[in-house]
Amino acid sequence: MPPTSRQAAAQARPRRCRPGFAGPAPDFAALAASLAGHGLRTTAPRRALFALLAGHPQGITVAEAIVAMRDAGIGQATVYRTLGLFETIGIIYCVHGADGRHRFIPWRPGHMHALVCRVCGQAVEFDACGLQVLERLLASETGYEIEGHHVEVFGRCPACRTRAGGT
Amino acid sequence: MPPTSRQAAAQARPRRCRPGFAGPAPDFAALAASLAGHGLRTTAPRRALFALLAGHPQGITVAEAIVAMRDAGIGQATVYRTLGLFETIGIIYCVHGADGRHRFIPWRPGHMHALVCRVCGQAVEFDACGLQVLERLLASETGYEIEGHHVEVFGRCPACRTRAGGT
DNA sequence: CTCGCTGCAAAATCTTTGCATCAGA
DNA sequence: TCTGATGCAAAGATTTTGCAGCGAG
Repeated sequence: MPPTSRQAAAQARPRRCRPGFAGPAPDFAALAASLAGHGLRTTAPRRALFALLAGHPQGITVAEAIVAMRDAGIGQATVYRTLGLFETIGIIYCVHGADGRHRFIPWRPGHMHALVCRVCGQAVEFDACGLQVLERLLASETGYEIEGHHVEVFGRCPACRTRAGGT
Repeated sequence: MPPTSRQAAAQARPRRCRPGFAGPAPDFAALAASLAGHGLRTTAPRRALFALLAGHPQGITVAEAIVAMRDAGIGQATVYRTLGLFETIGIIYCVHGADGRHRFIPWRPGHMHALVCRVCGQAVEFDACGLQVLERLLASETGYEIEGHHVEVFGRCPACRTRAGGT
């Protein structure tokens, strides 16, 4: 089976999780500022990828990005380069999803994380403040200077639980 | 492959996770039991990889495993197959490290996670019980059935902080 | 006007697969 | 013995790299 068909469907059909969540208004000014702050240029491919990411708070895979960007005439090399660059300057971060694939997820104000349904891909964001407490605790207990964390929580959303039953 | 249900079961209970997979001394009996429980055979390559993992609680990359196993006359295909198999039956889990590379980490009693120094790679384990609280909270707030999580916290260990100063 | 950025396609890596043979239960 | 498991090597994916032209600053 074509492995990305599920994600493709998910992104083709714009689903709303809850109010205030899927706000795909790409803040190009912020992008430009981030880039400029690192001495980098703001180009069309970078804006396009940024917009794509902004529209997918639950993250996208490299393959999805390549497909989407190809439709805009952007080469895969640029996708890889830009993704790596965004990660370097802190616009996105990389996790791997429940299926083991890398996903690039945009950082959002308030330090949110995504709770992803492994069946339909729908995502809900949550505040990770509990982890900040954990980080402080770890810092004091271990002497480490904590620089960051990756978190991913996955499960099944209410709709998929109802649909599939208690497997 | 029906994934993650094992992890869900493992973390449903607060502390105990996989009784028997303890400590740096490879518990081959536990390995054999896990394999047998899935109708799989206990072979020399599987024991060797298991021992390697047991000796690296902070996890190993595929490349490291391939190199180490090659010295034992074990082919790379077997390493990939065995790693995937171990993940399926819940002996190890996969995260990606601070450097973005996949790391395979052995499950250990108490559901520990690693706090990794991004400079020297030294790791300290910690109990993630705070996340279990978070998971319960998320479940009740969102209606999701939580199946598992990945967490990685990274920073600089005391030694590296001293060495490198306050960069 | 300058150099950083890009698309294209080849090159380098990383993973998976097919198959004959070996060995665990 | 009977299959599952393995090693080897080829096939298939994925990611990186080289380069000349384009365009942001």
